[in-house]
Amino acid sequence: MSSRREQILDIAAELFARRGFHGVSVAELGAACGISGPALYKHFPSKDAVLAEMLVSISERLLAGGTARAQASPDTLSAIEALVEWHIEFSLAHRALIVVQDRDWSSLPPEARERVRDLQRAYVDVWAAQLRRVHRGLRTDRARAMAHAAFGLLNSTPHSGLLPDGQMHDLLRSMALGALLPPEPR
Amino acid sequence: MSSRREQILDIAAELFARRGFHGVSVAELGAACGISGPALYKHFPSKDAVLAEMLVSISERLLAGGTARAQASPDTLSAIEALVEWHIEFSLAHRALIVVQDRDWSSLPPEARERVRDLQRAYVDVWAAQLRRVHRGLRTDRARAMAHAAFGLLNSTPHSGLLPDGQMHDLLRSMALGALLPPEPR
DNA sequence: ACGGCAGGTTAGCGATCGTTAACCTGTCGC
DNA sequence: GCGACAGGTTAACGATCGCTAACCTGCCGT
Repeated sequence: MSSRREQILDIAAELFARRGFHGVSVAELGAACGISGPALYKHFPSKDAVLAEMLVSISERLLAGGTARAQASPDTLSAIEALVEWHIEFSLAHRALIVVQDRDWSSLPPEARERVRDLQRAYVDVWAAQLRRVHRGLRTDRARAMAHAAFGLLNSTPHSGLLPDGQMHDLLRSMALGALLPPEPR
Repeated sequence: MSSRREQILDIAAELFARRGFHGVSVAELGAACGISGPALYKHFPSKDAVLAEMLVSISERLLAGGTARAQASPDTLSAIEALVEWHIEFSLAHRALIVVQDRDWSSLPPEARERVRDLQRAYVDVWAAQLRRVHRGLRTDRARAMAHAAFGLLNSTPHSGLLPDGQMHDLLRSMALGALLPPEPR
């Protein structure tokens, strides 16, 4: 059915990632989709709404996937490994979305901005809960900061296309686990 | 002497970090400095030039500091520790600049963009050279990707003001070293 | 056969952008 | 004392922005 919507979202993600939300005009976005300018308003109520749908959707998928992988894991150690694995898969498959998410979050309309913030916070807390079980005495704030730092590491992918995906995947996994796990059990 | 220039650069860094280069008008920037609008053109030839001076300057300082710390270190291991230390100090002291650097790099005029890219590349190579000496058989591409990932981790600071600086500093150091160093010598 | 609607088009509006022009004012060297 | 200049001001210009209006066209259910 309406594949135009998805085409617009995909192409918008690439353009926003390359030049920023404010750096891409609706005319450019339309042209890149083969249509031109105001035709976008047949599919989205505004330019903001394109960004909103893009970022809310990615945040929901990240949270849902993370929650599922963590719950399906038999123990804490493998839960962390599964979270790392999930995040790497996701960020390698959706580089543009990852870039837009933390660059143009502040350009969202207030309602969507709040929703994305809440979803991201929930995702952080999925990680933080597992980290607190593997590091004894770790406080919640510190666990959240660890999760944030891990995301920074894992999201470095899009900025450096230096390695083929498979090698990048392995490198990120070993670095992330080195950063997140205590020295002993490795 | 001309402290207006520096005031403008400082305030512009904060505003650009919060809303993006294209999201801040010269009128807003001027107003935030206590002057208004076109008065900025008495200090900079264009809005682009403000961004350019900001990013070239930060890139030069990062490279100079990194080079100095690495050269002053007696061995490879302490060179890496010194680089981590330097980068944490810098990113904690200049959070706004760190955000602007990798968000608005693409908004630079071509000449400045090239210069910043070259400086960043040189900084990456300072790290990569040390990493190749501590990991036997590490290829240059992989070493660069490791450095990039480490920057992502260390630059996560500005996004999460969860911890006081001192605690954040310690956390980032131990995570970065866990990610960068082989498991044995720790 | 035909009415409606999904999905395009171009023209154009009002706002805002970066930038320039013209003008004012205090300070300071001579 | 006074001319020059550094560092402000407001007004205004042209470009571009997001978005609306008005119109066109092909398909599809009845």
